[in-house]
Amino acid sequence: MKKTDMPQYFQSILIAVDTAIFSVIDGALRVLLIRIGSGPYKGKWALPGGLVRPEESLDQAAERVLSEKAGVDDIYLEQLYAFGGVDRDVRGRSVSVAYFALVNSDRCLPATIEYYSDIAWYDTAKLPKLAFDHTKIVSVGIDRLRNKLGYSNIAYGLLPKEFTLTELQTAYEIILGHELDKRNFRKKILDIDLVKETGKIRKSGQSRPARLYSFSERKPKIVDVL
Amino acid sequence: MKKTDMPQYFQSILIAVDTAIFSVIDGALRVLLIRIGSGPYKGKWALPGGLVRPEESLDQAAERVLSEKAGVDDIYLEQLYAFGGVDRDVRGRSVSVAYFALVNSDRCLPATIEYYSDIAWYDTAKLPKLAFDHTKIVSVGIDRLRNKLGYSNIAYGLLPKEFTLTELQTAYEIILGHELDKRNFRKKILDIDLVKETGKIRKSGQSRPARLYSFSERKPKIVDVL
DNA sequence: GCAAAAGTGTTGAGTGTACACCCATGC
DNA sequence: GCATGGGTGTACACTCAACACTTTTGC
Repeated sequence: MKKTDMPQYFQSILIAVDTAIFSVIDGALRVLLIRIGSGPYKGKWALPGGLVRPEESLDQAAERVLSEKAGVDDIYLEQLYAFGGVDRDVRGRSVSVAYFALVNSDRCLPATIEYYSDIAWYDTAKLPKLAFDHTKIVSVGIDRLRNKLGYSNIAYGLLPKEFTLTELQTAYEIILGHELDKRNFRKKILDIDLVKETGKIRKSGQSRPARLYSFSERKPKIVDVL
Repeated sequence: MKKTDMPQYFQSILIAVDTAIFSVIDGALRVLLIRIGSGPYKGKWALPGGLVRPEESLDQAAERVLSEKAGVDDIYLEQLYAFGGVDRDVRGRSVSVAYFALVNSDRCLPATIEYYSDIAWYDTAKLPKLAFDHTKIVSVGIDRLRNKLGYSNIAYGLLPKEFTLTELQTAYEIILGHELDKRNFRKKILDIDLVKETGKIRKSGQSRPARLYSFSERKPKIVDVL
């Protein structure tokens, strides 16, 4: 811990942040991937990431990467885990502090508007081989997301301002990978005041219009949801 | 993420591991602290820690620190969180990957045998001011421990091979900070096969001897305990 | 026989789970 | 009037929480 004990040139370990950005799009849980343009991993898909700069904290670095490489700001972000295996990068020793982030499906992301060809929302169930240990990071991220759905209001990061209860339930089902009982789901969600009615309704095709809800709080909170 | 994009001399960030080692001793949840011998933090108490070496993984670094600075091997160890605030160390930029570890109260630790005067088991309820952001690390560690007691068999890290159910319950109570109902506790613990009878009994003073139990599994496992 | 800690069951409240039909709308 | 998705209630099983007395031992 003491810099004087072991000068820094004895420790050439790079520190990076990598962010697994999740969203529910087209009926699937997807993660944002970028194709690497050069170096030994050229052509491989990877999570958006970058080196931490000396003047920024880990959290700030993650936010910057999110903004610069994925074009999103002000979204749900939390630290996942620090990955520091010796062999995680063939180019040399590095430690990656992984973050996981959530975006609404209605945000206009580069990948969504297909502006860049080397960035894409991949279905987490059909991932290609990823560079580094990014497959592991995605897997840890999914585990965290599934867990946290059950005991927090984290889902607010995935849904637009207003949504129907069916949309909320569908998001849960897609992430958890199994169906939920409609009546029990609605009972519980309303019971714990996770959401509140907006008073608005949305008409959609030839069926009964649905009431629109919004989250009562858009800040991380521990709640027993399921 | 690409080393060529930003050469390492642009990033002089040191990476350390710091371990919060917990144990239940003399009726209190305690954490192992070491007094710093030199530098700007001289005289302050801190968690055992050290720089990560280029040839070792984060987990290996944590194990080495545990062994070198605290004299313990082969104990429960898991990563807690990566702390990377810009101001966490006045000497310069660093990132600390914090670990948390558990030891049985019956292990012969340096601090226990009072071999070193600058190492001690502090009651977590009466901590002195710690160096760096170590107070935060201890606090995150305690939260994790309390949480995990409820849904895992993590307690095996805190108890000796054989123990009475009262000892187990007392450990839970000390960590959680509140009392538990004896009958309900025993019912639940036995119900989920967290422990098994050894067949032995232990006599202690002028009271009824207690049956000795051991954990059915001494590997991390998810179980609904409380 | 008494002090000290070990050990043991039952009940009521509340929560989770399973399950099927009517409602409002557009065409 | 029919197709489409929205919306609602009840009964049973199970889990959780509260609670007090008997047993075994050493002195």
